Amino acid sequence: MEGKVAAKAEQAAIASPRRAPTQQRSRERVERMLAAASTLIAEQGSDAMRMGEVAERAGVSIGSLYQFFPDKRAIVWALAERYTAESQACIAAALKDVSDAEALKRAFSELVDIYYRLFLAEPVMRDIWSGTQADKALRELELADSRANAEFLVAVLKRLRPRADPVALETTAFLVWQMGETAMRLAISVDREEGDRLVAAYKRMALRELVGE
Amino acid sequence: MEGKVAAKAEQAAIASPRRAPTQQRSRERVERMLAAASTLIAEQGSDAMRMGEVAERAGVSIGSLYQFFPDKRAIVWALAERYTAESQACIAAALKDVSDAEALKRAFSELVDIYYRLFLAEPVMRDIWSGTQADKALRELELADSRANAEFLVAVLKRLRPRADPVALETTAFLVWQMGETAMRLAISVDREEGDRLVAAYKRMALRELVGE
DNA sequence: TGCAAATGTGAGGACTCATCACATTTTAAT
DNA sequence: ATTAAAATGTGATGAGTCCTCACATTTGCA
Repeated sequence: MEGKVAAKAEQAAIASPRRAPTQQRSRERVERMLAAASTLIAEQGSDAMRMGEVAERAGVSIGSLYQFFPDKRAIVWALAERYTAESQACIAAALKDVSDAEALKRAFSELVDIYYRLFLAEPVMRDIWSGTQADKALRELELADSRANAEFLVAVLKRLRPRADPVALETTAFLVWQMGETAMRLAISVDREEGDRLVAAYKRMALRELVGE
Repeated sequence: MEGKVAAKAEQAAIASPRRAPTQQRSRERVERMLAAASTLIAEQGSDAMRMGEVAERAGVSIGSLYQFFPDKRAIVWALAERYTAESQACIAAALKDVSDAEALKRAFSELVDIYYRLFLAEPVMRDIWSGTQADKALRELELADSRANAEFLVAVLKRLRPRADPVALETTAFLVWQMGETAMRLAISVDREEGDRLVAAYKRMALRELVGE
């Protein structure tokens, strides 16, 4: 990744649309652009994705692409943002009504399985979160996402262990969540059998940490 | 990163020198190239590092650079390889004579501290392991490194718990190690105070997992 | 000394991201 | 319906990058 400009200019923290599409026509075009980008990322990865190809597949000109996305990273960011929004809603729902250790075990275990399957099945998601470390805006998005998800977990923990130090709970939840992402990334980069073992081991470690022994 | 060629061609798994320097003269020049690259990465990160600038700072021509390194990634890889070799030796030494739980606690805790300080102090190391996910060769190097380090840990665990399932020990050690790298990366990307908390929490979790309750 | 192998050079090829002056379509007010 | 302003669309072109290659120089050695 990284053309000349992005490398020289200070990497913008947030890559927002250069101009929000207000007409129906342009909203549809933006959708087509994102769909094209998604396809290309799935096929070749976001590094190999070429802006010209995105435009061509979306049936628009290069100029139109840059009218709604300030640069290449912004397209990837927009896709990532959708994934996080969707998954956050899912996680919040799963943890909403958990109020005892048994329920937490079930809900957490279920969530890990869902995530694992998602990582295995979604090449776009995989690519985006793999490249996460190289791009500042993406890194911040992932961090914010992780903090938000950890917060859901903290809410549950506070119910289960009202006497515990809140700061310690935050730290634990944040760490457990980030380690989950590590375990997923790791699991999909080795063969399936070892991947399954790693995910299972993570689940055990995390639960031991969350519900105590 | 990623110029046209590297993106199109199948990413080579191993980025080996195009031609090994046999004369004293060229060996010194290669050292200067690596030193220049190291400086530039520390200053601006490996993405922003420009091949022309590396050549200029090393006092050689672009052509000479490409005589010993097949492409840009190979330079970063060479630096990464040095770091891993050095740290593996350090880790092996620290764990070599550990044969009881108390000693493991001490040695592991010490190792984590050393790594944490290293991450805080070495911008090059930080940059390289951050970009790790985007580059196949680097990802594989890190994976191999992690497996090797986990192996040292497994050797210790087998001494402490001779009856345990070897495969389970492998999985645990590998996961614990990878999570350590996650914790480090995370710790240096937040403020110092939270970073310290995260590292401490990781240490506690890891030890609980390694030496049992 | 002579000659092959190793080493050194940098202008230029190939390709990329992103811009901008200009054309077209939509919206909305008269 | 007319018309002006706003939104949208276009693609040749600029700027910048990685890397190659034909050719020059230096070194090791018989």
